[in-house]
Amino acid sequence: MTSIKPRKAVQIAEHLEQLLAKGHWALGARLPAERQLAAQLAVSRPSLREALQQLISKGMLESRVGGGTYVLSTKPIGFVDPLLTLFRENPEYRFDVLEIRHALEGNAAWYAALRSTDEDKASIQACYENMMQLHGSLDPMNEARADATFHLAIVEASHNLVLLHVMRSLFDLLQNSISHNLDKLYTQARVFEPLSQQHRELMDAILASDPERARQAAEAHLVFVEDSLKMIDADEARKQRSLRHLSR
Amino acid sequence: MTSIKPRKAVQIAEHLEQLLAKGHWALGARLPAERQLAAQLAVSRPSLREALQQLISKGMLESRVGGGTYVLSTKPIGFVDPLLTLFRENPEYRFDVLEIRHALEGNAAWYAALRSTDEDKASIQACYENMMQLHGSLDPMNEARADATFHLAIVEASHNLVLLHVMRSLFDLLQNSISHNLDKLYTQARVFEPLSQQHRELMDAILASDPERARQAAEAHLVFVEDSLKMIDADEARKQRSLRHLSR
DNA sequence: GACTCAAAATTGGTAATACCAATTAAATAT
DNA sequence: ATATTTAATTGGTATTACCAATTTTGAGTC
Repeated sequence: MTSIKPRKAVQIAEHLEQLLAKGHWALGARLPAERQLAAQLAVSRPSLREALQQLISKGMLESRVGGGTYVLSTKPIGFVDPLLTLFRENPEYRFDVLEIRHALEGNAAWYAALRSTDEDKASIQACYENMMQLHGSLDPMNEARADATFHLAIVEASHNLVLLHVMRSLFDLLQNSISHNLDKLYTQARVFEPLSQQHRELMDAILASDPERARQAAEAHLVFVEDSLKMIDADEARKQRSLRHLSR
Repeated sequence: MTSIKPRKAVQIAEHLEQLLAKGHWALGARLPAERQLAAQLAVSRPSLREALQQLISKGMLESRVGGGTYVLSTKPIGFVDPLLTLFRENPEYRFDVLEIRHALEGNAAWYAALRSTDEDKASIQACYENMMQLHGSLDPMNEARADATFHLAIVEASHNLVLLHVMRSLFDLLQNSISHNLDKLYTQARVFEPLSQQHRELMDAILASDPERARQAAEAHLVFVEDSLKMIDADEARKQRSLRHLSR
């Protein structure tokens, strides 16, 4: 099969994606106006618009009529289609995502314990240390991101690329959920201590190359996270009801 | 939040998707030329082109310069991004997909046994009967599709929409793999008999609302499928080596 | 009637230009 | 200093033209 030159719009999209990945424009920044950017890249405005639409559909950019084009993410979000937009915008699917995570992380932990290299193990340990260091930081979302990085390091150690892709997307999905209480997991002491112990046990099982122990540690961790989120949701709901009662 | 009217190109894409789903154009058919189709839909050619690009990126259409636009699929393929195209086009990822299926189907079977309604159970049984009826049909891919439908009926019975979405995509991925031996699973008698028994055991466990039994049946089934595919791959490899030896 | 080749037509891809509608910025009036 | 109005800027859509690849058609020859 001959090498087909990609279409202009695809080349422009790839170039813009590289600029975004390099941090040329910060998260939340407004891109130059289309007319200006087209001139800068020496392309036509329709071709640029087509490229921008690709990045918009990947969840990286957002355009507002009359207002400009803004950076939402500097890297593409894993799954992008209407149904996943629905999952992202409706917090009640968070438990569906957790259920599937439960299955996948047990599986990932098992394979990671079997297949991890010394480099993989070093990476998992580094991520764990980073996560401990970030505890108590100003922004609990830092800790949430470090948590995701730790779990993804384990998935990487499973050496299953399909699993990694799906898990990466689930983390994007989980983290982008509107109005979730995920950050509260990292700020309540009665939750943080057990979480740390679970993370340590999971890491130790992988370092010891013990698949069944790793699977059980992963599953116990997910049960705990699920139960904790339910408890936090219930607390939030009680607070809301109490506030509404007082305001009458 | 006010209801925002979608962009013209998005509306056109949705309309074209509906026409495709209704079978307005058959698989492999060439669409009317862009200029003609734009006139038919009373839209501008750039807007139509943008809509077509969306369907092309969903894997539904293919365009050839000077040649026309052709129908590849009448429904969108589950995940569509470059990495998943890689998985689709490289058969060695089939085992990665099977590993993840292993985890997810055990989980799905468990929840299906817990949550299935009478309708769900009737659907699972109907799919099982259909699958039995298709055995020995001219085209073993009919049987492969019926197998996927049976498994997806079970996932539907789990009432987890995220899981259903991911599994649907994995089946699309598995079925679209280039040069796989999946169809051979359905034509070798020594493979078909155990497969049927496993499907029956899985269905019976769900109908009995026994989650642990369902999980174990699903996992045993996937182990068997994995082992069988490896055996078939090995047979194929031996045949290839034998043919090459004879042709020297 | 069949085959070959060249020309014409048709196709998708790209671009320039114009205009519309929404938003933002700047200027004017109080 | 604030509010309102006007102008400018922005993204969205459309028309028209042209380029390059492919397909179709017509002419010439055997």
